[in-house]
Amino acid sequence: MARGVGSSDGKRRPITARELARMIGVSQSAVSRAFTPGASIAAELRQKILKFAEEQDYHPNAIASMLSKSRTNIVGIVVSDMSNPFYPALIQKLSQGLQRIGLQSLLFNITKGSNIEEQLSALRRYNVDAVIVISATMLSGATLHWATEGRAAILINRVVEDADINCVCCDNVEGARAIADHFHELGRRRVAYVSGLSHTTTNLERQNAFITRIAELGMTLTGRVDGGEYSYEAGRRAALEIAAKNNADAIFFANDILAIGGIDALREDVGKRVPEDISVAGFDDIPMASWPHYALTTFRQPLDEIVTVVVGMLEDGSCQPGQPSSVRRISGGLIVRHSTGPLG
Amino acid sequence: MARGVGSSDGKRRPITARELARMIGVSQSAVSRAFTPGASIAAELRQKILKFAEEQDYHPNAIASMLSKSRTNIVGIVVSDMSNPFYPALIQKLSQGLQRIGLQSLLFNITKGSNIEEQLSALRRYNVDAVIVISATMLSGATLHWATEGRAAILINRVVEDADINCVCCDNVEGARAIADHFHELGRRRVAYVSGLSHTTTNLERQNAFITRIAELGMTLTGRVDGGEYSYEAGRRAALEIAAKNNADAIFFANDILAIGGIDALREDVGKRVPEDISVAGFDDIPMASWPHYALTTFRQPLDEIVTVVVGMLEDGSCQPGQPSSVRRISGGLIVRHSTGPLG
DNA sequence: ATATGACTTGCATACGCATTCAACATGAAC
DNA sequence: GTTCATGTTGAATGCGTATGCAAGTCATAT
Repeated sequence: MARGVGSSDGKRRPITARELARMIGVSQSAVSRAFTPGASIAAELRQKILKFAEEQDYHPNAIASMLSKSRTNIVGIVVSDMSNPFYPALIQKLSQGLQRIGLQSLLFNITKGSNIEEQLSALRRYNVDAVIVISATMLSGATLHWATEGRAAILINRVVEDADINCVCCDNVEGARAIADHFHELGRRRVAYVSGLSHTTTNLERQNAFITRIAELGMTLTGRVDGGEYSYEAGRRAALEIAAKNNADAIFFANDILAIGGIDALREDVGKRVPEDISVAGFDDIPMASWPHYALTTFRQPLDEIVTVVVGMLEDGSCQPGQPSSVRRISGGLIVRHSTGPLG
Repeated sequence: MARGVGSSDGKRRPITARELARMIGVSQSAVSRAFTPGASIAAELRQKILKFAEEQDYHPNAIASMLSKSRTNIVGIVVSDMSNPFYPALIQKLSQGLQRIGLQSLLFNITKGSNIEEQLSALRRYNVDAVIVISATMLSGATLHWATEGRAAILINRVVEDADINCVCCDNVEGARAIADHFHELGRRRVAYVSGLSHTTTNLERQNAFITRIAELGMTLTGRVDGGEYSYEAGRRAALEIAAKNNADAIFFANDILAIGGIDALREDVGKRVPEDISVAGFDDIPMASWPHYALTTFRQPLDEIVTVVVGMLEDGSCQPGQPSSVRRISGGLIVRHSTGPLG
């Protein structure tokens, strides 16, 4: 049999609270209390114990603590798409925010090939204190419900209004309207829209708000293309499709990575000038959006605020089951760069 | 006091093995065995128990299992830089590879601002079965040793030859030499080198191999600039510094994200033509390297193979403490695109 | 001097599962 | 029919910590 990770040989067993207690001549309870903030223990004794603990390299065993407290201090983070640079950035900030309040991040990567239910069953077996689902386009509503049932859960950038689920989400309507208004101010009148996954809530909100707004402004929707995924390549394909019809003077891509693919296709493959011939806007404000070649006009998702809100909900318990669920919309901001401009 | 994540109200306690056993009329041991592959239990009884478990929605509590087996099935992944797109891609594939053999990924984000020792103490308290350190430039050798001491550990893209630590690493020497040879074949003779963090082992290996090779080939090193970090902005600054001296006809950047920043600076800020005036090469082959505007010639790090090797070491236990440690070099491949070309 | 209360401390037990050990059943071999 | 090997099961215990409870200490108030 393969020995594998975790086989016991080679690891010297760490010292336990009981052993440390015996050395010092106190009870195991005392050791436990020394490490429990606010526990009933004399300051003097606590110091003594902590000093010995330091010397003996004693560390409380978090596993045992989990078992007896039935609280793990672990948050499951469910992700489905790390190839969009927006998400690594979010995950990084999120995991740092969680670490700041003493929570660890257990990562769950959901992809097409994998057995989702089996992976998510780990959420239950590991007793994670909370689940944060980051735009898991792979998850059906039923799976989502099953995975989060009975525990604290927050969805980021996916909204389920009717179900009893907490959502934290950039204000997609605000963003899409801002882009529409911006196109209008630039004199663009014939605009197209490119979605990533058409059924995702982020897309539906952006798309509907955008189309509604351009109608209000008297502009024409010349095309609507679904890329099939939120990727650079999908953006390229969609842009080519739109360019073939040759009747749009502006394109709003559902996110930045699509938009960047779109810009490359327009310039490299069909020789369009961006922004003169066709203006392009995206959504997210990923790092590449500010690269000069793209200089992408976009609607910024405020990562820090999103993380702050999520961490806050975890901290104050407002995402606990039993608490009323809420949908928090975080306001973003239009970033105007050079991928949009007057007709020229 | 804030209620916070994990407060007990609102969660109904899941059923335990003992309760399930009582319902069925068997012992708790039997339930445990039913869920333990290879355990001594009649196939018939196992099926019966599994059927009831399904009905009663019983799931073994992984925490309790950890405590009694002193094996967590959790791997700590220590990361310091998610802003370089290479790492999210690696993390994604890695966590999927781990999930495939039943291991979960606990993520540790190390950044300048954070208290590293405090964060890494969680590695010990949580009893992770193994630690994978991904190019943690933030970690001193001592901290690294402390964090991984006495447990299975693998460093990815950081090499510590003398210490007793397992390393899996792209063959930097092979890559740097390939770039040098490529420059030479193109007729470039005056080359510069840009490092990210000069003291990192990836940099030292690439730099030394590159410089050695260009000397062998009779080429001139016109400059060597340290960017101070592996970032787009650092690449820009370094490129400007080199362009100011105006005596290089090719630049090898220590990685792709630097190179991309460099290309933008050369083209946008100082009006150089890439590749005609200056050829540029990077290292990693991140997704952006294939974007047509950059079309970056680079040395590809074989992500899948790296992950395969790491997962294999975890699976066969060859990274356990007590086992002889090894440094595995994974061979990559030169990807020639249009950021390098003949003088023109 | 006694009563009261606030603090401290240790004992014992619970947390849920894995595993050892002994008991038992079954069937084959003699 | 007896013996032995093999396979199956349950009782009991351990994993390391947290915590309710009772006992104890000490100072203050009466």
